[in-house]
Amino acid sequence: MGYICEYCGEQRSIVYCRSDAACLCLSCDRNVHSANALSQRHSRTLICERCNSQPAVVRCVEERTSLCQNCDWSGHASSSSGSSMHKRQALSCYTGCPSAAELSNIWSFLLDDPSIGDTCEQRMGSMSINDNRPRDGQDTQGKDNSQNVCAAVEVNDMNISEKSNLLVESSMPTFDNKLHNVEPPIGSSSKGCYMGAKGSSLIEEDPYCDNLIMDAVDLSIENYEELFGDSLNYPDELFENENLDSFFGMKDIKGADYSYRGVNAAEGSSNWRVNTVQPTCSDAASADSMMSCKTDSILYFARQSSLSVSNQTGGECSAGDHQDCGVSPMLLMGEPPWCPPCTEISSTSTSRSNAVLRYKEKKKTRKFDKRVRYVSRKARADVRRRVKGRFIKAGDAYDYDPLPTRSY
DNA sequence: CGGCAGGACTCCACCACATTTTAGA
DNA sequence: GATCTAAAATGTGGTGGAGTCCTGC
Repeated sequence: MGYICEYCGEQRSIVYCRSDAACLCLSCDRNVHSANALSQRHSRTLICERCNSQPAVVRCVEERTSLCQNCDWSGHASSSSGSSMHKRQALSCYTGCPSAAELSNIWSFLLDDPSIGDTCEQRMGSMSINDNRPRDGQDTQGKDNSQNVCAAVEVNDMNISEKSNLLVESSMPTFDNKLHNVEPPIGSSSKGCYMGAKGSSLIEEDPYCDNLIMDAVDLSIENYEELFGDSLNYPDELFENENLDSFFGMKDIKGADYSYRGVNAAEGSSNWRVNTVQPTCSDAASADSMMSCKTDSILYFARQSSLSVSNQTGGECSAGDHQDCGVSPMLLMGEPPWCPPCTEISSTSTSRSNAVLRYKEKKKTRKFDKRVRYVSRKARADVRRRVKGRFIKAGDAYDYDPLPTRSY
């Protein structure tokens, strides 16, 4: 990954596709992700303009720079320089093949940035991709839902003490933007999202929350020991407290209700709960993108987890609406988002051996991510017709067509 | 306890062909 | 050494089959 588009190798890379693990210019982004319905579901976001390698999650208004979580942290951690008071916007992601105008609606600053804006306008304007064929994201009214966009929202005057909340929540849905002084996202509906650390009571009273509090969903979590940090790399340490089961509150890692109460999260005061959330949006099929790589699955769960850290759930944002949004790498790389469990929650229901067994079982069955070296080859293979899984010659009869909508 | 059957699971070859790498002129 | 051309190698994903592991009898 780098400064240059990994597809054409000519233009400056602007967006980052997690599913492809690729940095692309806008032209190639549209080119690659218009190839088929599946690739259109890949979530993309801007690239960090500082490290040029990580997906940006925040845009600093003062510096006019999109930053990944690490760079945001390093760049704005210093309160002495005043950078910590910089006004930042939480960046989110998009799917589908939005036009330049639509992108500028999502990220209004795009066209303000001469380096990005010019490229955006020129390249997008000169595209030759024919994108007229129907997308499965379109509903019956012809409204295109495939451009599943969580727009940027402002995060005002955050100080360092609140940073932990921001890191976790910058891409999370908002449920009361008045409460958090959040501007309505430009060109977006209620999907705009930022969730503060307060106002849980409001959420509980919000009838829209009902859709988000769901148990027993079909959610497969891989590598949960990686997700939850080092403590799961050394399960015995955790198991010695015989609290793993109570911690996870589940019988099976898949499709379970992960709940835990009584653990201090970041501030050591709030109870929190992890509820897996069923993807209910029209773009639920984008779960393939979500699960297409280890990172994405981690991101997904992290997102659900962060939903709960501040004890908020629900709103009009379903899980699917924001499942493609970015998430703080701090959550993934840093300390696990919990402190050592209180003694009062030590489980008496299940044994350590069961927990160990499940851990080993899951570790045994986990799959390691396959890294795609050439995005272009993947894109081609994705659309290639097959017979019993094997590629066939062009024109031969086929039994599997990844592009059922093509008309020839 | 060993042997066997059956199910569950994992691993890998196969295919076409655009792209990339390598060798030679 | 630089450039061009041709040949060879590479890599991509879904499927089926072979092999392995586990469980119950």
